Amino acid sequence: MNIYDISKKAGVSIATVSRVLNGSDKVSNTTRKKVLDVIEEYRYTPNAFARSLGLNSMYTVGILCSDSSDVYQAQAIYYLERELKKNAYASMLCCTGHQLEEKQKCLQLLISRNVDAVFFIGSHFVEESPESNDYIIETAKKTPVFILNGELKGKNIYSILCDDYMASKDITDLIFSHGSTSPIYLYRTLNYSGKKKIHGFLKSCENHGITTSEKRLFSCPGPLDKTCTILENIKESGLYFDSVISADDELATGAVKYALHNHLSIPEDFQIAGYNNSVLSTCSTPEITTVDNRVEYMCVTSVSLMMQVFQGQDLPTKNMFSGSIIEHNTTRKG
Amino acid sequence: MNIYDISKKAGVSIATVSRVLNGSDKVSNTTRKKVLDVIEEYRYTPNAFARSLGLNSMYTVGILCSDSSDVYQAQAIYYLERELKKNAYASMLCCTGHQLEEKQKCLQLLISRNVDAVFFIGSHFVEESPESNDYIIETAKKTPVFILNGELKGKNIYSILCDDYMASKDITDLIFSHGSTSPIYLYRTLNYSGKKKIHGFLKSCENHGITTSEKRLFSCPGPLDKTCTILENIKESGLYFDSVISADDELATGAVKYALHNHLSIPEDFQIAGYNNSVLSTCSTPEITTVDNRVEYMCVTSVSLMMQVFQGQDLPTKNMFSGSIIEHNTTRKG
DNA sequence: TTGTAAGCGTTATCAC
DNA sequence: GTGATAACGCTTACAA
Repeated sequence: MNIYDISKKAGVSIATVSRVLNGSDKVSNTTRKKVLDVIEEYRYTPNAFARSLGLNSMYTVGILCSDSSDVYQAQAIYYLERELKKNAYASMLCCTGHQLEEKQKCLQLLISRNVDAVFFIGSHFVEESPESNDYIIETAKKTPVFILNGELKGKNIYSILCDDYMASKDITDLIFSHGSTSPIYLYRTLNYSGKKKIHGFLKSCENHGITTSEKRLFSCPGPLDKTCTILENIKESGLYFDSVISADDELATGAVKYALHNHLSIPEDFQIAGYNNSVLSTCSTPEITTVDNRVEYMCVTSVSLMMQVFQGQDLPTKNMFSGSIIEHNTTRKG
Repeated sequence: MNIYDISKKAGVSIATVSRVLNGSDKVSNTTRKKVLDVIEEYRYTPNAFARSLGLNSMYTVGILCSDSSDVYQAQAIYYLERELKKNAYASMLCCTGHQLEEKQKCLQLLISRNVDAVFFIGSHFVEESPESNDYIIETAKKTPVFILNGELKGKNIYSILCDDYMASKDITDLIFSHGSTSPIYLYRTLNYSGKKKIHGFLKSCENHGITTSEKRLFSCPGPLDKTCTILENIKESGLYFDSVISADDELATGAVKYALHNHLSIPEDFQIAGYNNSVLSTCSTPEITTVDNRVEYMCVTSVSLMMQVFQGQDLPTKNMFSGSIIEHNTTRKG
C-alpha cells in the first residue's frame, strides 16, 4: 500500500495525497476528508525511507555515550531523549566504551544513518591528543555536534557544560568549613571534567594552607571493592585523612563502606562528598552530600540549542552553567 | 557528492560503484581499487535514505522502555545495544513513562521510522486489560516484536523472560532457611513480573506455615524515603517482621536504611533481599543479597532470536530462563 | 566483468 | 485546488 494506491482509491493524484499527509492548507475540505477516509480504511502509513529521501532528513539524532548503564549517563540519555521527542526527533543510541577506535566506529554507525545531529555525553570523548579528536571535527563539517559536559573547539561544535572546577572547589571549601583539616580526593579517570574537578579540589586545598595537596589525589579505577581497599592502603601508608571528596557518587559509596568498616562516625569524625546527585547518593545510608551538576538543565539546553542551530541561528559554542551542592548526611551542618 | 559523481570520476557506471560499496565479488580487482580510491579521495558516503529505500531496511531497531535511567532498564539497554551493534544494527531508543497513550505515541515514533524490529524492556508494557495491548499486536503484524521480561501472546511476538516466580520463591526460602520466621514483601508495581514475584513469595510463605501472608505484602510507590516511612508504619502497626524481601534493589536499600536507623543488626537480627543484582546492591553497606535475573543473558538471547526471525526461522514464542541468588551480607550464611 | 535502465515511495515544482 | 512529472540517490535485474 503506497501513495499511488491511496490516490487511486480516493480518486485524486498522489500530489493531493501528499498534501493531505503533510497538512497543507491548499486542499479543499471535501477532498481532504475523502483522502483521510481512504488512509484510515487501509491504515496507510507513508514509507519513512522515501519520505526521508525527499526531505533529506528522518528527524532523528544520534546520541553517543561510553556506557548507558552508568547512572549519570543514563540520566542524561533519559532527559535528552525526552527533549528530542518533544521536538518530534527520534534518538539513536550508541555506547562506545573507552577505545578510540570503537568511538569512531560508533560515530560512523550513526552518521551512516544520516542523523541530523550528534550528541556526545561526557568528556570521555574529548581526547588528550588533539589529532584524536579529528574524527569529531570532521563529522561536524556536515552534522552539528553537541558535547555535553566536555569541551571541544571547532566549527559547528557546541559545548554545554557544568562549571566543575567551581563546584568541586565549593564542595571542598564546604568540608573545610565544617572542620576537616585533611581531605583526600578520589577520581576514576583524567578526562576533561575530571581534571577540572581536581583543579577545584587543589585550589581549595591551597586556599586552606595545604601545600602537598597533589599527594592527596588517588586514582580508583576498577570495581567498587577496590575503592575500599585503596582507602585502607592509604591509611596503612600513614597518610592521615578525615574526609573524602569523590569525583562521582559511586566512589563516595566506597568511602562510606570504608568509614563504616573502620567504625568512624559520619559526619562527626569523617566527612564524605560525592558528585552527580545520582540515585546512589540517596540510596546510601547515611545519604551522601553531593554536587548537583544539573543534568536535566544541561540536556534541555542542548536540545534547545540544537533547534536554534537548525533554524540557522548563530550561537555561542561554549555554554557553561553552575552546579550546586546538595547537603545530605555525610557532611556536618552549621 | 552522490553515486553518479563517483561513477564519473572513476570512469565506471553507477552499478559498478554500487557493487563495490556492497562488497560484491563480481568486480575486478583493478576496477575495485579505482573506485575505492575515488571514494576515499572525496570521502564519499552513500546516502542512507536512498539506500534504505532500495533495500527496504535501514538496519535499525527500536527499543522501548518506561525509563532509561532506571538501573535495571539502563543495563538492558546497554546489552541490547551492544548485541545489536555486533550484528550491524543501530538502536533507536524511546522512553514511554507509564501512560498507555504515551506508550502508543512512542511506538508510533519508532514505527514511523520503519524500524526492522521492536524491543519492549520490562513487563510495564503488558497491560492488565487485553485490549490495551492491541497496539502491540497490531504492530507485530508488520514488525517482529520482542518482549523482555514480560509475556504477551500473539503472532510475531516473542517473549524472553526470567522465571521470577521461582527466583522469588527461592530467595524467600533462603531467608526462611536462615532462621527468619516473619518476612514481609515490598513491591513497587503490580505488573506481569511483579505479580510473579509476589506469587513466589506467597508460595514460600505457605510452605513455611504462614497463613496470613497476603497481609505481609506492602506497596511502596514513590521515592526512597517513603519506603523507610512505610516500614516504620508497619512496625508501629504492631506487625512483627524480621526480614524484608523486595521487588528491586532500590527498595532493599530503603530496608537497609530502616534497619540501621533502628539499630537492628544485619543480618543477625534482620535479613534483607533485593532483586536485579544491580549496582545498588553492591554500593550499599552492608552489600545486599539479591537475585540475578541475568539481564545480559536475556538481551543476548533476544537479539539472537531476532536474527533468526529475520532469517525466516520458526521459533518458540516464549523463552524462559532461571534466575540465581547472589548472597551478600544482608542474609545469614550456612 | 560491466553497463543500462527500471524500480523504490516520497516531496516539490510547475502548469492549469 | 488539483494534477503531471521531475527530482531524491540508491539497488538490482537484465543485457551485453
